[in-house]
Amino acid sequence: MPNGDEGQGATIYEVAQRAGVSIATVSRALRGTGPVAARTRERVLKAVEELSFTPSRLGVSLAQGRHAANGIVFPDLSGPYFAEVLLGYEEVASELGRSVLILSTRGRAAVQDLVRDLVGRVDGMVIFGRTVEDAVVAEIVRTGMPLVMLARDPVDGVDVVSSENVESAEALAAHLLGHGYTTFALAGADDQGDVTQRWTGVRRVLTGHGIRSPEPLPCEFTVEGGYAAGRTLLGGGSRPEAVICADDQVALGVILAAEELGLDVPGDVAITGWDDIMTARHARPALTTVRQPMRLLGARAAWALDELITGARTAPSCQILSTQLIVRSSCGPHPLEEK
Amino acid sequence: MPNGDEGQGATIYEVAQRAGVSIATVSRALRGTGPVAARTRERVLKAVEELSFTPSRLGVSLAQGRHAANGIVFPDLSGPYFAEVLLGYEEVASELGRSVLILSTRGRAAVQDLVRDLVGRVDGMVIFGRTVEDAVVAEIVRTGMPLVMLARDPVDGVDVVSSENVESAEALAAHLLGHGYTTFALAGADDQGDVTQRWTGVRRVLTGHGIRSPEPLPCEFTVEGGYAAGRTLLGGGSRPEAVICADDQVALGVILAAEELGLDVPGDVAITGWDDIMTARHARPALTTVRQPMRLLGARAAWALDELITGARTAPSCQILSTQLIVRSSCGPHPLEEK
DNA sequence: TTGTAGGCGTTATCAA
DNA sequence: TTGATAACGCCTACAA
Repeated sequence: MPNGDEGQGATIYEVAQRAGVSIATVSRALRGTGPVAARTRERVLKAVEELSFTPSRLGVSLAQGRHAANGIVFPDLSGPYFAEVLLGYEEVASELGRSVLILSTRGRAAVQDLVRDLVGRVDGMVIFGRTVEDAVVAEIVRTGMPLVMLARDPVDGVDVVSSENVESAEALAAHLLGHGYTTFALAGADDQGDVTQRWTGVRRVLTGHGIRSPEPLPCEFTVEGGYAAGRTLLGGGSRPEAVICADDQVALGVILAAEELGLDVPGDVAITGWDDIMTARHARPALTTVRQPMRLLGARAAWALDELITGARTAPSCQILSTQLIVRSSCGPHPLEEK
Repeated sequence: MPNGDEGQGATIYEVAQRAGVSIATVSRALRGTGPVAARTRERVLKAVEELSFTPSRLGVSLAQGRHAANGIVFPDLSGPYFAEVLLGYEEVASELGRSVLILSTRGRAAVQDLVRDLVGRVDGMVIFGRTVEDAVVAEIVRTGMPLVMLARDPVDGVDVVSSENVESAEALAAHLLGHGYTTFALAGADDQGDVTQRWTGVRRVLTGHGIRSPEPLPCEFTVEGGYAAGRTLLGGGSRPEAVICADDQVALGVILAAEELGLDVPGDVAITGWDDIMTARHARPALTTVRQPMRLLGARAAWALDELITGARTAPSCQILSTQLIVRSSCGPHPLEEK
């Protein structure tokens, strides 16, 4: 097809000229937004075909005042948790006709600027808890940008989608108490995020049983971070009977540290995770954890955001998705209290 | 700050008016693209501040004729492989001042349309092998859109970034032969993708040793897919001594199937994976696999794409990243041939 | 049923 | 050093 017309870059004007009509007619014919005579439409479509015309997204967006795109901000994509949530988000957003822009804040210096740039590219966005400073979030809200926050404490006037954390943490703690453990350590910490909620639940149960609530040991939410935490928690003199970890990756790291210290899991120390990532099931020992619906989390966020963008809903909503305690072998042989 | 001005939506005209200058001057002052008197600049910046003006991304893009954004198309984000690659890609793209749009083709009907839409939003894009039909790729190339393909056979005139597959597959096969295994099965198949390259390497070594090359059994590249394949391969009468899997997730599924069939891994059957995802190390038994630099793959793609976009390079390049055989326990007790 | 013309928000050229 | 003004590509009242 060696004709002079480059397939790219044809504008609506060229189409109009070729079809012998005005650009308004081309637009109408293409968008079905007004009456067009059958024969005229044919001519237009033919010209469109011949020039392989695709309306410039920029032009459309500028004229319509919308991007037909959503953003999502997360701290990191390493590890399955964020990837799964993203997958659920993209799937729904795409179904709703919106492209997805991603932004990872991991190790970024000028997060603020990056987020601002993102704001200028989308009709609405999702932000994970512990990703962007409150001040920046407030700024975004002030611009009127539809916003859904994920996995964090409620925020005034903002949509939030979270997994249930407190009650499942209580269930987890209760289960461990059923094993007879009396000394605990907590690995990982965040601020106003989902992990904080988990510790709230754990501590409530522990103190309810007269057990001193331990301070969580901060660490990165990675296997490496867990490993470092594990060395600290298990290498010292007063080793806890059980280590409750902020998530599965941390738990895997703690197990690694335990092995290296010559400790048996769960014989010498019980270890639990959170999320139920794929590895949790295949790990040795298999991880006792709390399963949260990662993909659904993303999907729900996408739907909520859509409601906000279309104006189908204006009042902020707060969704809490239910979770499930998954007992495997890393917390020890099954106690009698078995449910 | 209860003034009437909404922080959002201020245009360059309003800034200009407030500063008592023309929009051209505002633009120059902001972009440093021409001479502006110090006092004038001050006034402009003050107005910008007061109106919290941010240039409309749409306006900028339209005027500059560029999006400052890249796309990436992948089949699925479930499992660590694509997530890791994406992470590397986003990190570099973001550093280069480009936003990242993602598109998953998983289970999508109108992939073609979605990809076309993406094309209209970016300055360049990355496409994983086995994601988009060749015809569509050709169409994209024809538009002049900078394109980098990932993890697939070379394509004429298109940048490709891949991990080394053939040689490492040969090394893997040789290692298994060193164990003394003589009957094999291959789990997973694709078309012109990286898995095909792996089978090429494996078969070359096997036939070189007079061993009949098995046909790969197609399956989804997930744990579930591997499980199904495992049931088929191991449940029948003539069980192979070793199952070489297309990737780690498939291998994990095969292990699951083996366990369920009462088979010991590696006692009754050796199993190997590919990628070296986190789970490979923690699995029981730990997975013998080939490690490929997933993040680097994404990073390299982002750099290559940048060269193409900026025009720093015009000739297509083909990068092959090196991989590493990781021997763990899933292929059996270490043979004497130990390197 | 179709065409004209203004608007969306920038950038950049060319005079002044 | 500054200001008009023409692109950029499209949508959409409003007129005809």
